[in-house]
Amino acid sequence: MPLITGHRIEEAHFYSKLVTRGNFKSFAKSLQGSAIESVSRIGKHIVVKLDRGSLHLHLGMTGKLLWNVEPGNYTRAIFRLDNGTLIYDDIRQFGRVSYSDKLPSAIGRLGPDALAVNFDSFFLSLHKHHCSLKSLLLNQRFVSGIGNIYADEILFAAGIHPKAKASRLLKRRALKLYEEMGRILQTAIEHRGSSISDYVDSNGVKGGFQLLHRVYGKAGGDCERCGAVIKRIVIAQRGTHYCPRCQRP
DNA sequence: CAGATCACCTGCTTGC
DNA sequence: TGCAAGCAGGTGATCT
Repeated sequence: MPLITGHRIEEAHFYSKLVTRGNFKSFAKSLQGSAIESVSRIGKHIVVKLDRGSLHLHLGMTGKLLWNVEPGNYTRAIFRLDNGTLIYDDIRQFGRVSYSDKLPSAIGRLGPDALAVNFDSFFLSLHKHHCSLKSLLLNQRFVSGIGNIYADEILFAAGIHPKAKASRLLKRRALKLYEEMGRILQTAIEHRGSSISDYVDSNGVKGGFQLLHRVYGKAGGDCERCGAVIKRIVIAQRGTHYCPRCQRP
């Protein structure tokens, strides 16, 4: 979002206690008149560095950042800048928007970014965990940035069963997992993500990666690789989709 | 302590 | 037709 870098927040408005989780009147006051120095991403977190403090956003499930649109029923925050208006919409309010002079503790606990971690530390960390690979991929302290859809797609691409134990993964298989993790995430970014319900980017454009899903949401259908019927189970309270033939335990 | 489970939300789908 | 129950998932709190 380099669009907003170098610009000034003229005023901010917040409308949801759930999303801000704090005193949004003081947030709005602090943000007023501050200049945007940079925008960066850490895992699934967005950090907007200001000349004083920083703005932290997490889109949760249904959060959307929109540029120059009219506020709607689900608008939870509005930032009027000197070059346009940034709107934060969030139907389910699982997202978070806050202002602080230091980074939220959640960011400090994050593991290395899934697109930046090197294989050696990935492999080392893998062997410290005894849980299933599916739940480990979702664990932001292990690597950050992977959600439920991508965990399923990565495991399918790597041909690894979601219940496989992380600590027992052989190096060769771990390397495959590592490579597919990077490849799937990179491809998803190039397609601007997965629009499952109504997700759009800041220009209102839908993502296209959902067209490339090979197991997520495909339960009951045929595996494109081997023809077996895709299964759906629950791991870590999350719907988990996999091919029982391509992804052997 | 690590891993598992629950709660928080709301729109959509399913089933009677 | 209508309405209740179930489902979806990221994260933090709580439980085992």
